[in-house]
Amino acid sequence: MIDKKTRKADIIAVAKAARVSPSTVSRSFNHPQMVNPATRKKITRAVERLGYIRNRAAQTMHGRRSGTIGLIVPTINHTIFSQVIQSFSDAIDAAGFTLLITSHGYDLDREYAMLRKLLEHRVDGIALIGFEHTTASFNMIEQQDIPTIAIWNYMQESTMSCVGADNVLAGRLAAQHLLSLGHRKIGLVFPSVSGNDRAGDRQSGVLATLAESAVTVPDFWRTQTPYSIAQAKQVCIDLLALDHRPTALLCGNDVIAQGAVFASQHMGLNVPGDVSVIGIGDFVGSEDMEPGLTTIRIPAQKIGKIAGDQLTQAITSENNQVFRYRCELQCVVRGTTARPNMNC
Amino acid sequence: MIDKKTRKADIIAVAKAARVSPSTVSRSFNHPQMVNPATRKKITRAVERLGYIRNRAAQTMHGRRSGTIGLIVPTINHTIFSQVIQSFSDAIDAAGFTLLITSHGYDLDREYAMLRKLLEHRVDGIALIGFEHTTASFNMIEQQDIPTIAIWNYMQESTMSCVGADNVLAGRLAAQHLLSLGHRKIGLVFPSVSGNDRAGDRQSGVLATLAESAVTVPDFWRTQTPYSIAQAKQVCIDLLALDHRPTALLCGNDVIAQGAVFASQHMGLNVPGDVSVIGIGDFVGSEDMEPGLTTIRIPAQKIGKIAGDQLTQAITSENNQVFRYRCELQCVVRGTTARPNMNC
DNA sequence: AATAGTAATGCAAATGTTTTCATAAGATTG
DNA sequence: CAATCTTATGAAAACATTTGCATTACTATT
Repeated sequence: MIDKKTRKADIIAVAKAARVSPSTVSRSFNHPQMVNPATRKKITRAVERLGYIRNRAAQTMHGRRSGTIGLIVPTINHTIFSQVIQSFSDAIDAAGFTLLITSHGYDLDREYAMLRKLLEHRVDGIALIGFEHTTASFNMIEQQDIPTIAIWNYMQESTMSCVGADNVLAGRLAAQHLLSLGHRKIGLVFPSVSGNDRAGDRQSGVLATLAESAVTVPDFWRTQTPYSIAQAKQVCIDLLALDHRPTALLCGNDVIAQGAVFASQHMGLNVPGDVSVIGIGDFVGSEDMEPGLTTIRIPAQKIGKIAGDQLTQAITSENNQVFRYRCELQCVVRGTTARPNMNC
Repeated sequence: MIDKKTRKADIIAVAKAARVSPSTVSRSFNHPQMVNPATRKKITRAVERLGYIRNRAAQTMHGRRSGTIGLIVPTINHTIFSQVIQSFSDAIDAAGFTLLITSHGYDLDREYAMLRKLLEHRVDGIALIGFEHTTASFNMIEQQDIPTIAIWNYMQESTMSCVGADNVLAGRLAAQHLLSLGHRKIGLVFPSVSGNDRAGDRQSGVLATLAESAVTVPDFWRTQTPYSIAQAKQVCIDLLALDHRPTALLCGNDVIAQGAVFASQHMGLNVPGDVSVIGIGDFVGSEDMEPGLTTIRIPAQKIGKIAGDQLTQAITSENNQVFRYRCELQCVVRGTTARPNMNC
């Protein structure tokens, strides 16, 4: 009997228990200053007694915001993104929103499906990774005109708000560092660039910079691996086992770079004595490994926070202007790079 | 004008455009077999033309499920959890649910707030990490009686469904391995156990096992660190710098263990020659580091999947029975442990 | 003391669906 | 060919809330 009562506790039940009208209960939640403190107290007590929990679905239906924000990432399970997700989540949480998260495993058609799903839930805003999406996705966002932000990449001409790094530049910086140390025999270890504009941009930055110094990278020094330490380690082992091996490995990100370092150590090669390794990202842990990883720092945490703050702000202020933020990049030189050993 | 039309596109607009009633439109979504294929086609076309997207909030309000599941974790930003989150997310996604995720940073009062927030969104199910929660949280779950599952720990007498490992046993296995190699001078590197029953259980398993072999751990060999490679590395450096240092380090999890390995390497100590290191968890990357980390494997991915499958199943079948799954643990011996060097 | 102004509350309409029940038109059977 | 059964559809109520408008009871002003 008590069960049945508590189970259903809706705003009307609360109103009855507090001997006021539902309107007043609603107001005491949404516009507390409009209701008499004494009445408010009665209501609060009734709420507690009945264990009432507001129903956001009903609010949403009435035209209010849902209080949710959708985030679509390629994968959650990665240092790369988990850091951004965390700070993004914290930022929107501070603004009173809740995170609806989905991942698509680098499949842009699944991304579209996820987008649709989030829209069905009437999220108040959407955050995506990068700029590479199906036209169906773009159209849908445009049509629903819902605040959207692209995380992780920066593009000056972007029509979508964005917070991120210039990945071409990141690639350039990494290449420059190796060139400045005197390396000319450079191996590339990158993920597949399809459905991943970050990787594509970085790679083209690298290639352009090397070309400007007349350095070319033969095909057998261009390898491909997913973002996995284990797999990266394996392809690097293969690469370093070649008769003629590069003096430096430029990696698509820090996860791959860690694999590269472990691969070298595994083969008894000294890093950076025999082979230099540089990553991109500066993930958690890169600083602390032995030797510390030289890398291009992309401030993931800052990106997540700015994106979250900006998106919630755009939602609550109904500001439709496109916002772009390019975060600074920095070459962090640690222990995995050095001048090439000229003997080899 | 067109804008206004598309903007609002609701089921009634679709019905008008397709010259049928809203009921029929609704049915063509929810019970397609009940509506004439020809009519269905008309509706589909209207939906496409208007860019209509169903409103889950309205469905939820009507008493349907919200199609969301809430997950509350201490932190997203960790190999530990990001793996579980990923597989949990995939599992519920496959069942048509969407993930609402929140984190509380190991603060159980915030956890309560998050729980409330999720309940306001009328999630169909809740997943939490571990069994240590405030009574307020427990009461709330009980009162709302919503399917709930505890992830990551197993407890035979649990009143809540659970999928996870017996952490006491994990601690025991780690201790046994070190003892079996002949270590008796063992240092402990654990996180704070407050609000973290996993860590507490592991530690008591370790201590009990050591005590059974008459091994005691002096206070200065018991150190505390958050789950962070950098911080773990630092406290291990301090620990290993003691005049009288342990021959083995037993770490609360793999993140800490990685820090311990890097600390040793940093100080020029050979692992496992001078110091053995064992972790708990077997996270992504543990296998691939150099040397490979000896650890107690907890199958995170499997736990996430089983938890997701079980929870969605409990929701859709309205099965209220408590479900418990204890996953197997395994001591994976790799390169960071060896017999102690008797010289020291 | 009468009028205007204000503060607190209630009433009822509106929000976008789903579902039960009713109805109409065909198909099937004796 | 009438009676029954199906199949496809529509009308209307229900879900839990918010909010514009109306109402009441005070307080302040002249």
